[in-house]
Amino acid sequence: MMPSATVEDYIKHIYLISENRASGDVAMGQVAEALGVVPGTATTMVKALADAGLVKYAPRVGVQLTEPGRKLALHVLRRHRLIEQFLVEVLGFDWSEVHEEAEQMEHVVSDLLLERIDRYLGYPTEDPHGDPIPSAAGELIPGQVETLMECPLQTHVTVARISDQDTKFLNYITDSGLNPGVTLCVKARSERAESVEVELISRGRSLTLGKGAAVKIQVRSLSDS
Amino acid sequence: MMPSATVEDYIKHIYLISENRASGDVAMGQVAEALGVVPGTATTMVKALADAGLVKYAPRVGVQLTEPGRKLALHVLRRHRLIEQFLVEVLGFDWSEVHEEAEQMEHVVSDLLLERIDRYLGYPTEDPHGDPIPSAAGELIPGQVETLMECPLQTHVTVARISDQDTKFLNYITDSGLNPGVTLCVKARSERAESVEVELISRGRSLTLGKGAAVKIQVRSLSDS
DNA sequence: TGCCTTCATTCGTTGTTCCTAAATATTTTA
DNA sequence: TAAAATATTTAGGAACAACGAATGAAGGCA
Repeated sequence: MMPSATVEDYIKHIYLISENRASGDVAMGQVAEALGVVPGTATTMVKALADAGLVKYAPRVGVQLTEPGRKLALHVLRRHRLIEQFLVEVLGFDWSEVHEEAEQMEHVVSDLLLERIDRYLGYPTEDPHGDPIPSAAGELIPGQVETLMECPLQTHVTVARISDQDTKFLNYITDSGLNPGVTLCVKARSERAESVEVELISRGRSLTLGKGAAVKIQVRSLSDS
Repeated sequence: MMPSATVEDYIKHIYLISENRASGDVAMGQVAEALGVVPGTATTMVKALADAGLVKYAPRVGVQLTEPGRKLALHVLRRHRLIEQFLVEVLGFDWSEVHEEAEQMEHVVSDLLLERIDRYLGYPTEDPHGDPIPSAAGELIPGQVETLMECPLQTHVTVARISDQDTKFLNYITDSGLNPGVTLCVKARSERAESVEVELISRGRSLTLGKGAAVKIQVRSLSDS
C-alpha cells in the first residue's frame, strides 16, 4: 500500500527533528507542532505508523523511525530535494521559492521520473539550500558542517547550508549575500550578546547577525574536501 | 476552494467526451464509465458539480460544462499536455509512457511552475500525441483533422494525433511507424470490411488497419498549414 | 512526601470525500 | 404496451484526518 501524503509528511518530519538532536526519541509534542496538529492527533497517527512498522513508539517516551521508516523518510527527502534542485537549475526558480512547490510534488513523482531528473541534473549531491540529497539506495552523506555560532574565528569558510525553508528568511539571506557557496570569515562572536560579526570576502562587507539567524547558517571550512 | 483531483478528473472527462460528439449533453452512463464508477456515483458527483457551478445538469438528459467548467477542463488539459510534452522533450520519456505520470502531476503543479515549463518548451501548441495544448487564457485551437476512416484517398497526409492514451496501443503505433508527424497515404478503404490500407511513404511499406484502430489515428492533409 | 505543572494519552465525535448496492423510476425500443 | 436500457434515489459505509476535553503519568519543588 502506498503511504498517503500525510503519512509521508509525518515520517519526514520525524526524521528531520531527530536528524539534528542526538537523542533517539522524538517527543510527541514536537511531532504535533511540526505537523501543526493537536497532540492527540499526533499520538493517534504515530500509533498508526507504529502499526505500519514505520516507527517504534514508546508511550510517554517518544517515537523513533524503524529502518523501513528511515528508508521512507530518505526517499521522500530525496524526492523533495531533487525536485528543488531541478526547479532551480532547469526552470530558473529562485531558491527561496521552491519549497512549497516541492512539498506538493514530492508526493506524486514516480521513481522513474525521479531517476530521469537525477540523471538530467548529473546526479547532484546537494539541493539549492545546501541540504544533502539522499541516494536512491537510501543513503545520506551528512556532510559535516558547523553553524556560524560554532565555527573557528578568523578562518575562511563557505556557506554550506541554510537550515530554514521560510521564504522571507531565505530572501534575507540572498539580500545579505549569504547564499550557499559564498565565502566568508567570522571576525568576532559574543556568546553574551548572542551575536556574530561576519565578513563577506568577495564583497568586502561586514555584517552582524543575531544568534537565531546564525545557527541556521551552516558553513564548511575551506580546507575540507 | 481548490477543486479536488476527483473533481478535476470528472470535469476533464466530461470535456473530453463532449469534445468529439457534437451534441451538447453527455449521458451519465458515459461519465460513469469514463471515471470507472457505478452510475449512481456519477449522478451524485455531477449534482455536486452542478452545485459548484461547473456543469449544467438536466436529470435523465445529461450534463454539459458551464463556462467555468470549460475553463477548468482546459486548465487541467493544459497542465496535462504541457507536462507530457515536458517529460518527452526534456526528460527523454517515450511518448507512450507519459500519460500516467502526467495524470498524477496535473493535479499538483502550480500556475507558476506551469508557466515556467511552457516558457522552457518555447510555448508549444501540441503535446507528444498531437493533442492541442490549451492556452493559459483557456483557448484551444482545435486543429482540424480527419481520421483515417474519413480522409481522402491517394493523398499524402501526416499523422496529427493519436486519440488514445493506452500504452499498448501507442507502442503498436510506434512499432508500425505511425507516430505523429509521419507522412502516409491511404491507398484503399472498405467500409464493409471495416479496414483501411495505408502506405507509409518514408518506409515504402504498406499495412492494413481495422476500423477500430483507424478512427483513433487523425491526420492532416499536407496542403494545410 | 505530596502537590502541581507539564506533557501525553484516551475517548467520544466530527466532517469530508468518495464510493457501492439495491430499489425505484423513467425513457426508449421493439 | 411490455421489456430493455438508463438514471436516480436511498441508505449506508469505509477511509482518512482532525478536534476538544477528560484523564493519566512524571518530574520538579516546597
